[in-house]
Amino acid sequence: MYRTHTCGELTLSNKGSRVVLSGWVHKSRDLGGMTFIDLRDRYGKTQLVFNMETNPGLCADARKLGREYVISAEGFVAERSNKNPKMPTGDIEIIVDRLTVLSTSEIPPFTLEEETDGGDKLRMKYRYLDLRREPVKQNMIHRHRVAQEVRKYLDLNGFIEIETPVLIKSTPEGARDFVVPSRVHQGSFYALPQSPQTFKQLLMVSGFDKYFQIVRCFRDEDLRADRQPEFTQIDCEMSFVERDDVLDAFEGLAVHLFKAIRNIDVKEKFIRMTYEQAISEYGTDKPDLRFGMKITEISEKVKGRGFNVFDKSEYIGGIVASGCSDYSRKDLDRLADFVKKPQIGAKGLVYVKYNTDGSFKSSVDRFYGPDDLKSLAAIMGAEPGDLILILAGERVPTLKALSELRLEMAGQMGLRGNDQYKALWVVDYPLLEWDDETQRYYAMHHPFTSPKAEDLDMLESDPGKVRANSYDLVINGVEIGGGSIRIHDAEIQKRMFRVLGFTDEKARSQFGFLMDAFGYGAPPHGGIAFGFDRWVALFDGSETIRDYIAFPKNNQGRDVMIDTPSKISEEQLKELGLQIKKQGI
RNA sequence: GGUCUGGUAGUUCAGUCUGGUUAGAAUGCCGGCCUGUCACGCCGGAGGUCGCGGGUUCGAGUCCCGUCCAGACCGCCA
Repeated sequence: MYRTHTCGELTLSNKGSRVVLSGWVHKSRDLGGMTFIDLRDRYGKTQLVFNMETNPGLCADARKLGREYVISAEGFVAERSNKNPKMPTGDIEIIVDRLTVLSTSEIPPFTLEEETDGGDKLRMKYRYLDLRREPVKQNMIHRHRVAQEVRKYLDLNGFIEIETPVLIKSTPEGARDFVVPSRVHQGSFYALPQSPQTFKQLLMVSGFDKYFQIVRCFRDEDLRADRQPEFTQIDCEMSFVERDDVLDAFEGLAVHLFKAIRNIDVKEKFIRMTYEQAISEYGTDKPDLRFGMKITEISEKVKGRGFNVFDKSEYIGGIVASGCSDYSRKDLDRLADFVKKPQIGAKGLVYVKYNTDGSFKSSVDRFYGPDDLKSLAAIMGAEPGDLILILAGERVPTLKALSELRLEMAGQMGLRGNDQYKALWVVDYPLLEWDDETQRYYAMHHPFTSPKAEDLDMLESDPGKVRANSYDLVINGVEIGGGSIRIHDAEIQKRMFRVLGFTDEKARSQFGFLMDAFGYGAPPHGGIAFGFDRWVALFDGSETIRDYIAFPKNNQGRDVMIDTPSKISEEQLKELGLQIKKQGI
């Protein structure tokens, strides 16, 4: 028998029992006369003790064990003379009388402690060792729990989990597809899904009125710290629903997870904010509402005073940093450098210090007197002791820069604590986005998103103005899910494709099956998809999704452990009917 | 496609700006001592193609060029 107990469960109540434990040698401490070994498995660590006096042969064997050897040890549970309060099993130890080496180990390339000495590169190459580390293991367990809670909630609410295919058809709209060559049908390709979008809509046509799936999705785009080429989505769709039915259902899911995972009772309903409001008040469609500091537009208040920067700008707006009037010249210079970084893109920063004594000091004192600044402060809601920060330029980039400045200031002011959560729905996104390069509109969400009924008549005449019946869930400034009410009318779907520049033939060849399906009785439907990896990280107070994926890809989309993507042999290529060009395909 | 940062013992890093003796530290590893450790302690030892290639120089870990790898970001991500 390999084990009677795990390494995490024995306590004083087991004192005197004969037990068998198996696991990895975490660490050994050889004191000469006696040797201690911490034996580790998934459940914890238990100390084994070997005494030179009472069992010299076995003690000598124990001294030879290396780190990460897999062993089985049999013996009696004993109360420790020196207890270790830091260990759950710290009251007991095993006096071993039989020891079996099940497997030896190379010396690990990094330490398997909570805080490892290994860098990312090495940890990823030996990910199976990294996963032995307590924090990484806990991340996997956490992910499992979130998945189970999602299933529990959705099942309880009548959702059915249905799997959809992974080998599907390439639709070169939006993100780039991974393509898979077919051997049987030479010259033809499958594609991996960016999401099961069309399938879940077909399931609605089939009458499964509440569907979900925790599903892998693929996008062949460049990576970021929080972006993987394959990622997991909680994908959902519902029939006979309007927008608020969907929001209520999935607000319920979020509330359930807050309670189940973090034991947080969410009492208030999530705020529902239009896209336009989010942009004008926070400069972004994913505002972090853990703090206020709203953006105020002051374009009309400050123009015409001879300050060229303002007079020439389309948009002038600012934020109020409470209690920051004591910022030094150096602090302000640093902020100015921050907004001038290429990623932020502002030309400069105007500041107004509203000193605690009621006086003003600003970088535009030449143009605005104390009375001007006082009325400005009133408009912006600034009090004595506050610091007003103003940016000017074109409207959209300036709002975007103000959003970054707002986040930066909140960071400096310690307002972005990881222990609180503020969720909101952003609704009514624009349906379409104009792309200068290709001179056409693209769907902001996807081409199946329903326009708002009241905007439908502008679809051809003023497509840019049309709002979509869409929504995103944003928590702490992170977009963690989004969806829409879909088009379920074949005619409107046809109009949508036309606006997107699809010929009828192209729409037919790519999405004919969907339009056909809509011809056989499509219920009104809508749905949502959540970035599962992000949820998992978020509910653990982290933003690093890689830490919550067992075998993630690196920054370049590579898996350095199995070394892929990699070349394939000429025979394989030949079999697929693919030409060989230089080193690649 | 672009910008930036880094690559030096098994590992994490210092040294590079300002070129010059035998490239250091910690940790890990090996050996010795140690009967209550739990970051055990003490003593000793081994361990390096300074990512790779080229150049400048009397001399390159250090300066220059190229290249590979890793990380962060911009573009991109319906």
